[in-house]
Amino acid sequence: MSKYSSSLRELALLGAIDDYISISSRELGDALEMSQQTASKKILELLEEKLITRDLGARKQRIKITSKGIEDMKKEYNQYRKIFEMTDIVTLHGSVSSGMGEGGYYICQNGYMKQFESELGFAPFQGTLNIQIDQEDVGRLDLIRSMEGHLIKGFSSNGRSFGNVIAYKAKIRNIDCAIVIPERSHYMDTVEVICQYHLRRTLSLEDGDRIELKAICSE
Amino acid sequence: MSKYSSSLRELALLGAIDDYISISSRELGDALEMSQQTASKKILELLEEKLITRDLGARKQRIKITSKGIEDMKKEYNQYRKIFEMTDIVTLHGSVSSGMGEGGYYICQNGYMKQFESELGFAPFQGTLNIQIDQEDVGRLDLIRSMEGHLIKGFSSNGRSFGNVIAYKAKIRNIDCAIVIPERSHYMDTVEVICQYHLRRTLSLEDGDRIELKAICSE
DNA sequence: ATTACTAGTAGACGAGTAA
DNA sequence: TTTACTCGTCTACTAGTAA
Repeated sequence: MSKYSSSLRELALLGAIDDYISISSRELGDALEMSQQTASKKILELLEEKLITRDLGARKQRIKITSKGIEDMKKEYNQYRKIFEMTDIVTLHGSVSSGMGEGGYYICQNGYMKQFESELGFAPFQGTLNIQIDQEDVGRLDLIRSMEGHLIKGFSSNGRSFGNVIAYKAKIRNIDCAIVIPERSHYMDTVEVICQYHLRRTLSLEDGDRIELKAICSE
Repeated sequence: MSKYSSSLRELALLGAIDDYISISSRELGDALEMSQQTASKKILELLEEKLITRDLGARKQRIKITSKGIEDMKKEYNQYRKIFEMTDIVTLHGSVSSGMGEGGYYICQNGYMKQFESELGFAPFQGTLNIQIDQEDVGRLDLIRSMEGHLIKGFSSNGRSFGNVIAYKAKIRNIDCAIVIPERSHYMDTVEVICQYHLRRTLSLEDGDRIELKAICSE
């Protein structure tokens, strides 16, 4: 089943779900980076499995995916849905930590701040909230990194270079904010959060307070 | 990329996105119907491609998918989304044809009608609207067949057997109805539509009138 | 142009087994 | 128990080529 799935998927993307499409074995091979011969064989295998039907005309073959083929793809699609559909909002748990460390200084540079305003739609307060993510949620940071964030370009200032950072829209207790993560970063268990307001004062937060941070997919 | 995707997907389904999971090569092999040796090799390949990270403890390995791995899966997921996301509602164009042919008689059997009521939530009018689907939309019938429909069980009556049919919720000009398709059917270009109301009268339809039918995914 | 055969080679797989 | 090596087999691929 899974052996032919990429060929079947390519045919689906080319429109072979709704109707017959004209496609030569060479074209399919080129699209999938395989030889004409292999593509031809894949087509024969898909036919064998009754995942597609074909009109083999004199000039060019016409291919359409059968309902069995559609069902096969749906199975795989539903697997991915299980994996990804619950990840539009990723919740991170952690505790407030000392807010003006190196990370905070870094992010509060004017070169970043101007971009935050245009990218996120709010002028951030000149300071960050530092949150130490619970050990069990640290893994979710990879999930956030895989989300569509807002690229904030790096710059140079006073002979020091500041790299790209990525801002991910988020909410803390329903207040809009953003998690800012350096584009190239290794292991981390703390994140910097920027917000229109002074979060620490607005929410009366002190070091060690437990907090829930919801990263929101921007797609 | 696609070569390892099923292993990666399986790991994701087992929770290796959020955090490290404990899984032996044998367990992974069993889940994917491959040998322990092959599963072990797949894991090494995934590591090589930096799609997963691993703690290789003394007893059992712990595996987590990296952000690169998540991105790889998202690419494939997004391909499927392109294929399927616009298919929650499938629109069929066609024209009204003579309504009380063999198909209509077949479907109006009491054995079916009672089930329609409990499955669809409305008591159908004792008659069907017959729609001949345009040639260019006939291919979409396969898409509908791949949707989750309501199975209506067959029965025997007067020595004649009536097979299973499947009802797919649909709308005609915003009126709830259902497309009824025999479970085992070959090529067709006409469908039977049932509805709470007498559609032909309610919508003042005559043979040959153009009509748009929207099948709705019940999932 | 096409599709798809045959033949030779590269790569994937599982059994046996070591650590 | 684990993981993962070697090795034989069998499948999958591409080049050449026929129709």
